[in-house]
Amino acid sequence: MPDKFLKPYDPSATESRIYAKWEKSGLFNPDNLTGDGKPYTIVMPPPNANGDLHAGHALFITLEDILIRFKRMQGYKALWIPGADHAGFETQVVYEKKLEKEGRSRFSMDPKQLYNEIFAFTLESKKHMEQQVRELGASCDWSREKFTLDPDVVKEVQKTFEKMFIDGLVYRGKRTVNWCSKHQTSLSDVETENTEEKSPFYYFKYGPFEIGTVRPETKFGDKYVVMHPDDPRYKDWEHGQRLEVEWINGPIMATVIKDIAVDMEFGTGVMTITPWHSQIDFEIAKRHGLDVEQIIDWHGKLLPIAEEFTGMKIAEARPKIVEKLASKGLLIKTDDNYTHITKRCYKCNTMIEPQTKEQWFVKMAPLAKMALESVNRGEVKFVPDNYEKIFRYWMENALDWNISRQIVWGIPIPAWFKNRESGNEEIIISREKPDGEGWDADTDTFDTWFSSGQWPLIVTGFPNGKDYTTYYPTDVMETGHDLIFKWIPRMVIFGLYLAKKAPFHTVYLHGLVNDAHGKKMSKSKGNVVNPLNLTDKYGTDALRMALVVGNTPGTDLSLSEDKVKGYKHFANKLWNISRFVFENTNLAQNNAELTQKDAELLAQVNALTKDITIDIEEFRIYMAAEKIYHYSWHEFADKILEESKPIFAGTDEDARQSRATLLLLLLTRILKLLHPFMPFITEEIYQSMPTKDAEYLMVAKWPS
RNA sequence: GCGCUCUUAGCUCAGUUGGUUAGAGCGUCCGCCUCACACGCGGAAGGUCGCAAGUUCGAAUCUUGCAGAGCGCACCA
Repeated sequence: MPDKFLKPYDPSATESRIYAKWEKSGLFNPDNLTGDGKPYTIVMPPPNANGDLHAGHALFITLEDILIRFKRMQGYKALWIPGADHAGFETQVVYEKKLEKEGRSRFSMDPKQLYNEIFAFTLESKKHMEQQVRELGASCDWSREKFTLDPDVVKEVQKTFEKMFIDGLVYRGKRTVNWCSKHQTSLSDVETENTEEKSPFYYFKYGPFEIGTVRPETKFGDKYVVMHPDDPRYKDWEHGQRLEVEWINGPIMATVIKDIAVDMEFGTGVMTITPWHSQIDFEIAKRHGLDVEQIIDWHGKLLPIAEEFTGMKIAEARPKIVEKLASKGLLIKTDDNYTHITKRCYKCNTMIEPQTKEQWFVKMAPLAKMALESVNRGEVKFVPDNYEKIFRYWMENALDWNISRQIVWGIPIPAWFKNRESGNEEIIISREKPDGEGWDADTDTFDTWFSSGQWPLIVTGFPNGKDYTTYYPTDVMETGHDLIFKWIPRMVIFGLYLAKKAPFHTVYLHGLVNDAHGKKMSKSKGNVVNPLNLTDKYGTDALRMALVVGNTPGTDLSLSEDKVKGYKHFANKLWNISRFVFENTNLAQNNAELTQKDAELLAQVNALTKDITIDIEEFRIYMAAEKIYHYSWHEFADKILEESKPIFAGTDEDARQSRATLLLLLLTRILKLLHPFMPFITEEIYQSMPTKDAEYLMVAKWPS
């Protein structure tokens, strides 16, 4: 028996050594796997290269590694492609916080300088992140790793944009966007958070009408009064009729507009509109060719149209405006029980100001339709399947997607402008500067999801790469359920649009990792668990088991330190099981004929093997893990090893030989079945087995 | 407002297509340093499976209603 079994199992002394061996063996790369198995591919959701991994990363790495190791042992050419995400806006926000601490600001920096600084920061973070992925045992093929700002990635993403422009799927439009006045950029709908808020709802006298609003500060430019064409209360008013009304800063000429967008049931059924700062108002203005005027500037302050209120922030101006209207006798009443939804920046919680801005948009309707049809044909399945419904809903209601961001950290949009201010603007889409004078490059960058949406294509080398023909479409996309809108639909869309094939056939969605009491981890609550601390303390194998057992797809997981500790105990149990087996089997020939009882025990584990195999194939990973755990401890250790003691102490030589043979068989079986879940300790024990069917357990044959 | 998910032992959760005395981990209590393991072993307590009705020979599991929790979506000013 190897001496190491005399001491308790020490994960910290084992894991990095084992990982280094695996990595050196080259077996993470399917090109080096023997046999002619079919390809099996998972694209790793590239972690952001801007900080430490969190528990969610640990979970997805564990789940994906389980699938990959399982398939690799089954003889597939298992490929798991790692990556690193520059994470555009997210990283820029992280870096801006760093700048703030240093008393600097990106707005006073040269964009090139800023870009270079963030680049250096990201490369440093990337190395750190990759090391942490290794610590979690990920058997991914590092030789194929991609970074979202690699030159070939940038090139492909820009080419896609060009193609979409030619195909009429990308357009430049002046439309309402979500504007964050802190970060000075537009955001997509998925980058905003809706919060319910209680705000006073004011009713004002507007000429002969009564209008309601929560935002009096936008009302300076309101010279259109809109009502439903079928509203009997206002049937005497004609569309286009003009009237003079007394308003905030004196009399203005108002025009009556009839539009079906008005809800007759809401308020008084009459509203004034602010097209520059509201999507719905903007649409109305477009339908009737109305003026669209900016009231609030890009920093959230009132423009000169507000006269005496010019330069004030909204929060400051609002009560003063109400006060003024009240003093003029125009305030009718205030409803203090009005709740409504406001949008906030998902990073800084700043109130989103809808602004009208020239931006690049992706026309979603035709693309969403393609994705929907693909799902209808059963080409993409969801685990758990209720997410298909959510996916459908999003697809059926997809709004055009704003893909331009006013930040430097990202892939540049390959567009050039000429005569921008003159009103005769010319635009050329090109990755190279166009010939002639006066062309200005677009300073905007792509929304990260525009590039990461193409990730499965890019990492397999679309359109001509060798891997593309072998490994695309990939097999499983495993990611968090919060990405069901952000990422999954975009990957499906780009896959179908560019390659005519959905990028994966199964989407496995895991839930959030919460704290021990099911509460969301957050820095402010101080309940954030750093997975790397847990691996240091209890071992990666223990953490992996804790993340997996009892964790059904799609639902959130409560992670307690006690749970991790429990599986550390299990690792130690395995260690001691092995010691017992090794101590008692030196007499074994390893091929003795099994007694009837022992043959039954072998049959029992064969049935279990089949069970576990099906569980993993059907994504019941939580159940497979629990079954092998239960078998190892409460069958093998508690019963089989216990009843082996008298056999080994006895004089029946056939029984002793049979039992020794059986124990080695069963231990090998346990190591194999458990390896995807607890790769390190199983490999370490396997290395001490008297007979092995492969150099590494990682590539040993999955039992069937 | 629309939608999704959840409600099972003190805590955190399983229970795969409805089928014998409802399970696990942790925790609690009692007894054990028994020559693999005290990171352990043996034993015990602990559940009207949110509530109500229905379908069925049979329901934690299916249907409906109600209550509670969580989450997502939404351009009613």
